[in-house]
Parts: sequence; structure tokens; C-alpha cells
Amino acid sequence: MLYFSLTERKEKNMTPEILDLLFPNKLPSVDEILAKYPPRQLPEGARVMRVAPSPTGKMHVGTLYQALLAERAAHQSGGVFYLRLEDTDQKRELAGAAELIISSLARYGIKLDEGIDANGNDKGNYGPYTQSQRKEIYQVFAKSLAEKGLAYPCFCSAEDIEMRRKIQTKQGLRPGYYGSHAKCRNLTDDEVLSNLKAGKPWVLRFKAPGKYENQIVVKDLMKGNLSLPENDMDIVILKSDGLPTYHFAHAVDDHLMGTTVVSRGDEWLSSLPLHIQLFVALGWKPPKYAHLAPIQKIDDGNRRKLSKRLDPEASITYFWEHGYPEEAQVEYLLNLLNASFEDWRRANPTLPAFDFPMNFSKISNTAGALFDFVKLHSIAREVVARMSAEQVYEATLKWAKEYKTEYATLLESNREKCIAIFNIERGIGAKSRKDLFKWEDAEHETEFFFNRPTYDESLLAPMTHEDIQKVAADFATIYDSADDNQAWFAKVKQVAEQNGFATDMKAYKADPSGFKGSVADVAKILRVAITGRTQSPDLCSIMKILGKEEVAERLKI
RNA sequence: GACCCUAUCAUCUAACGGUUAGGAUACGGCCCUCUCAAGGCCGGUACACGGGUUCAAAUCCCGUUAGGGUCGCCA
Repeated sequence: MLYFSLTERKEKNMTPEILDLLFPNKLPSVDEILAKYPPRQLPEGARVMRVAPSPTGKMHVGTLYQALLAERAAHQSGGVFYLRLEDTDQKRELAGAAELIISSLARYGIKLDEGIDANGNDKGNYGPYTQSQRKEIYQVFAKSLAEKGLAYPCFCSAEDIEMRRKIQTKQGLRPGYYGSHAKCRNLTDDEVLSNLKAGKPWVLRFKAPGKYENQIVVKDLMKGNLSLPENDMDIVILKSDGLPTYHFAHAVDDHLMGTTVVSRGDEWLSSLPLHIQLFVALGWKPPKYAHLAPIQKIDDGNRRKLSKRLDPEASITYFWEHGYPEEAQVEYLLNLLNASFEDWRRANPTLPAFDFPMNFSKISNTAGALFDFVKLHSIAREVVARMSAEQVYEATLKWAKEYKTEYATLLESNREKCIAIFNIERGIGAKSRKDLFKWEDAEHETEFFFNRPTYDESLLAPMTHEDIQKVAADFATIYDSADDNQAWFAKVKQVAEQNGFATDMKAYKADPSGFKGSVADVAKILRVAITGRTQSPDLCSIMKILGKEEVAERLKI
């Protein structure tokens, strides 16, 4: 590719004296490190991909989105998927965040070949997989860049940087540490030496070889060819605490760990020229890149990236709290990644979502999809409708144990009854009930089975109390919980007939005045008496679960 | 401000020079029906705008506009 021309670089080597002051500790050699990371032996076309979150708090939906893509693309190619913890910003790190990320991936069935296991131990031969534990490795490569004169120490303070930025902005210049603005790039050896000897804090900057006026062309697996300006910013590669910045860690780690395709958010697009320069400077071949647009939401009429701070739904725990089935979230995200998912799902209703063939070239490369709860709900309805009553019960119980313990107790002490409830109008394929799609709603579905509702006759207006009472009483005398649906409905009709209600809806509609109401009204009386609601699932099934005695009790109006 | 990405129904999107611009969700109607949820059938709604190129443009090119992103010792 074009960018290899950048390797033609001759910089003055750094003096050994400066190098020793910069890196006083004894470090392994570049070759010693490289020897520990042999090229992976994988079949042709196998992709090595990773998810590389930083443990700064909540687990973002975007991380799951990224992980889903990388895991599928890697494993479906016969490759490797691993996790790397990008914890080089110690200021922002939050306790427990790493554990949350790892357990979250497991929760969604995303399998890591390498990375960190549930106990926090490293797994795999290309570790450590936590960047803060790789400090020495970065130092080795940073030192080698410095040695060749491709990196230099910078003594500018935060105030210096801020001042420079202000002046640049005021003058209408591009802000940044580049060209003549890169003050420390041209420090003499004596100046550097005296600064170091005076103990001045420093960072290591990359000596950018690019010219902003020049364009490079880079191929992105999802976006195609991109034309970007060369990087001329002398960015920081080693911070004053000795840890690398993202840019440098990316180059070092993804090379050593053998990543073949880097998939990440498209906010990295503008630093891509820099990353390629870093790979080239280190003498390595850059990986392939796949930049994905972030999930957005609409806010005040404007689209914006889902924000952890502003949007509760940006954090995946939001979906746990509300009891969304994990499969539904996975399917929704897969669908967002690649809208042909739903066609595939219709053609393969019983396969696990993970069997969906992910194809880079078919991934939406648009500006970023809007997070759509309505669509998520619709997918969740389908997912739940495919589950058995036992599965619904177990999932609801698992949710309740974590978020609603009283309900969990009720579920546990009424296992069979609850499964029977969840089984109403279930398992009949496409016609299965689809009202339950998140576990937090289950309690409402089961509530009246456990608490006798208070009878509210106003729901039955304008029917008279006498008629209502008579209908309920008549039905109670002939009800048999052994009746199947057909026999049950025949009895409803019988009661209708006895009480002057139409049994034939067509006849009723043709002449409503000839009847007190229709068979639908009879059912409504029974429904209100039994459930306390005007709407419910199949009444016959409900009565069967309640049993003859309880039905009789509730029909006493 | 500079640079980059993106632009098809309300939403997610298909189309890869020739389609009555397709699907899904949502919405409306009808059917089914013991209510609801479903299910079945039907329906309305889209190529941001302006120029080119071409016999032919949603598709290719240029510009405009709009949205998003980046320009940190954050990732």
C-alpha cells in the first residue's frame, strides 16, 4: 500500500546519554519481546479480532455491539477472538469495571478464546491482556523509537499546551503539536540533558513524518477506500507515568497479539493515518481496519451518540434491570449491524442467533443507527414467543432474584402453577401470545392468579347487577374444570342463551336491541369477576389453573 | 475553524446504471374472534437539494445543505 513510502526516514539517532536518562531501568531487547509473540499458526483467511474496552465504569451497549461483530467475524472465519483491557488511564479507572465487562460478555454468550477469565486470570499465550501489566513492553518499543530518533521527550506543561492551543485557535490555525508548534522537537541535546537532569517531567512524543497537505488512501473493510491527510501531529506515545497512550498501545499490542482485523468505532477514523505511521515506524505491517458507526439516539430533534452519562439505555445494565431477554438484545444488535438478519431469522426460526453469517461487506456503513426501543420490543416478543413456559419461568425467576426478591419468592413457591400460567396460549407457533417480552412485566401477568381481585362492577356498565349476578351464578353451577376449550365455550353460550344474551355475534350485530347483550358480554362478566380486568389471556385456561373452587368463589358477586 | 465519514419511508434498511424503488418495525383499515395480545389480508408513507456524465442515475462525478465524528499526558 501507499503508506510504505513513509519508511524512508533518516533521523539523527538519540545520544546514549539521553536514552539512559529517559529509560534508566534495564529493559529486555526488542528481539526478546518479539520472540515471546510468535506469529499465530492459523488457516488462510482466519481473522484474529478483539474487543478492547477500557474499564472506566459502566458496560456500554456499544462495547457489546463491537464485541458481537468481532466475535462473529473472527469465529466464523475459523480465527481467534480475544479481550484486551485498555486500562492505561489510571485516573478514569473504576473498581469492578473489568469484572463487569468480562461477566457481561459471558452473559450474552460471547466466548473469548483469550483474555481474562471469570476469576480475573489471564488466558492465552499472547498476554498479559491487561495493558497496565504490559508497561515494560511499551517501554521497550518506545525506547527503540527514541533510539532511532523517531520519538523525543517533550517537557511542555499542560499550561504550555493549553496556551499554544489558544493562540492557534485565535490565529485560525489547526490546533495541535505539529510543525513549528512542536516546540520540544527541536530542543538541542544540551537542553534535553539539562531538563532531564533537573528532573523536569516529560512525555515521549512520536516524531510525525507526515505532511498535512499529502493524502493517503487506506482501505476500510466496511467503508471502502478512504482518503485522509497524512498525520503531522507529534502525538504523545508515552505519558509522564510511563504508560502508553491508546495510539501507541494499539500498535504494539495489536502487532504482538497478531490481530489481523481491528474493528472499532469510527471515532478512530481521523487517527488512522497516525496509527499507520506508528506501525510503519516500528517496522510492522498494519492490520486491516473496520470502522463501525456508533449507535445513536435522537435528542431534542438531533441525533447524537448514545452517551453513558446522559442515557440510561447506553449501559447494558439498563436492559438487565428491566428484564430484557439477552437473546433479544443480541438479535436486535445483530439486526442493527446487518439488517438482513431478520430475513435470515425468518428463514431459520429455530437456529441460535449466533449462527447468523456475519459478512463485513454487508454491514451497514451508514452514519449510525438510531437505537429503537419499538424494534427491540418487537424482536423481544418473537424471542420470548419461541421460548417454552419453563424457559420463561426460569428466566423470570433469575431476573426476579436479582431485581424483585418478593416476586422471586412467589415464583419459587409456586413453580408448577407459574409454568402453567406462562404456558397459556404458548407453543402454538406464530400465533403464540406476544404480550410478554421483558421479565419485569411478568408479575402483572401472574398477579391475579395469586390475589383474588376486588370486584369492580363499573367495568361492566351498563349491564345491570341482577343480570350480571345471574350470569355468574348460572355459570358457576355448570362449570367443570375438566372441560376443554370447546366444552367450556359451549357452556358460556348456554349461559348466554339462558339469560337473553345473543350466542351468535352476527345475529346480535344485526339486531342488538333484541338481546341484553352478546356472548362477548357474558365472557366479559366472567372475565371481570375472575381476573378483575376487562382484558386477559384465554379465560378457559385461566379458570383451569384457578380450579373449580376458586372460580366459584370469584363468581360470587 | 480545519479535516474525515454519512445522506432511500417515522425507524432499521435492500438496491451495487434499466425494479410498478423491496423487506421489517411502527401506523391505518378489514377479517378472525370470549376481551386483549397474536395471526391473516390490504393500505399510505422514502431516493436531501442543484448541476453534470449517460440512450438510461437512488446508483457514477461535482457542488450545496444537513447530521455525525476527530483535532487531549481519554479511550
